[in-house]
Amino acid sequence: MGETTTASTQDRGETRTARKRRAILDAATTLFLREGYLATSMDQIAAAASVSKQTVYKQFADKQSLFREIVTGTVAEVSDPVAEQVASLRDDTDLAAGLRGLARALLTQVIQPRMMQLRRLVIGEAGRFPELGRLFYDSGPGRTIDTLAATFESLAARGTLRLQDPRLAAEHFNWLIMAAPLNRVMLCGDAELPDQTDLDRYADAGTRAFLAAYGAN
Amino acid sequence: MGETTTASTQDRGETRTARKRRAILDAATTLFLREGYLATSMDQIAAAASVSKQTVYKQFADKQSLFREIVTGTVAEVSDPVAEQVASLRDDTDLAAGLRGLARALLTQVIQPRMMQLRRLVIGEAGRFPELGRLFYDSGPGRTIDTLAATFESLAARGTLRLQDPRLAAEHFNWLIMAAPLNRVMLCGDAELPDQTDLDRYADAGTRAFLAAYGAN
DNA sequence: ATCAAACTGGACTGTCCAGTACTCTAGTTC
DNA sequence: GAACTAGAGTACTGGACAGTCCAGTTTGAT
Repeated sequence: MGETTTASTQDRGETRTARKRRAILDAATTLFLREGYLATSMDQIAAAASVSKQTVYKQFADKQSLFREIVTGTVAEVSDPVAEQVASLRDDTDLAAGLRGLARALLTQVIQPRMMQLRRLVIGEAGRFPELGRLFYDSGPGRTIDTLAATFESLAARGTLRLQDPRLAAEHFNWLIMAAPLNRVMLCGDAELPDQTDLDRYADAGTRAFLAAYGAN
Repeated sequence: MGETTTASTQDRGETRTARKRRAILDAATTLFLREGYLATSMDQIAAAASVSKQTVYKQFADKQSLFREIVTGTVAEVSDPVAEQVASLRDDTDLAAGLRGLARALLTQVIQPRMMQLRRLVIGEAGRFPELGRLFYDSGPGRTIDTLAATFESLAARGTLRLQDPRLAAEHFNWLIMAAPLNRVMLCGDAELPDQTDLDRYADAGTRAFLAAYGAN
């Protein structure tokens, strides 16, 4: 009846191996994000995944591989949706409203506790895993800014924005919106996370300042 | 001859104990900043300071105390000079020139490799030492923004700036100037540090955008 | 029913580390 | 020169951890 898998105890279309692998990845993600790389042991991960240590080492060559896979996976998970949102700005008719909506969406995404923990983790391990820092930048802020810059350039050609350097304007927009809350939460912990009302205020104020500096009228 | 110390082998006005203490602090600072908290061992510190482990433990109760002392010390070392520079803006006659000079000075200070390493370290250990994250924020960005906000408020009263919320404007100024290079270097490593020309360009462009949004004319 | 692969549980190796204890040396004080 | 002190050097305790190995069990396909 199942194509490649039999209808075992609970068949969710995943082989046992794949299920175990997911359990390991989930447990390791939680632990690494919460405790950091060095402070998380492979024994803890195996225990949290309800799996033997041997199984962990069957799926992942060593601790570093597991860590890399988790970071790259979590980064990818968020990068595409965000980039799409940014790109959709191109089709908006009301620039101010579109920018404000984008600002709110971006800030809300980026400041999720999970994303903040990932950011702290990557920054803290930047010495040990420099390629992960680079990956995070390129798939996160870097990608957002690239996409924004392309959009701003065509908006400027249409006369909707007034700017010389689209990339610079994109950086200004991005950081006007999120730098303040981001840096605060990054250093002071997720307990300092502003509520949605305050986040929207930040997004709106950033958008307002950006339009005052770069708007056409 | 010496007041409390005798003229021993080399008396630089410091007792032997004080000299050893400095050596330990210097060595530990280098190691913690480069390797991180967990990856630095007390044996390494003792060896790098050319001191026995016993002496380390005579001066500092344990690893955590030593770490805290180093972070708080390094933070304090930079916080005051920066805050003074920010406060001196108040007396400038030419606002645009004053802001541009302040922007350049701030960015140059903050992006020093030593400061970036400290930032990465504090962020990475924010889970283990939350009070250090808070301290860094309050003595760093927080303090700068407070001082800026006070200055902006009086400038607005004089009509030199146009703004409702001085604190928000201060945050916008601060991050317009440094968020882009800061986040890039934080994630991509000190090798990505832009040269002084590019830093000045960032500072000038940030100032320009700020004045376009908040300037009186 | 059979068989191979996957998995468990636990033991084991070699290494590292925080923090302590103790001995021995050299400089300082009286 | 005797007494004292700071420190060097070194060894030790107790615990943790990455990664390996193995004996025995479960699972899933044929």
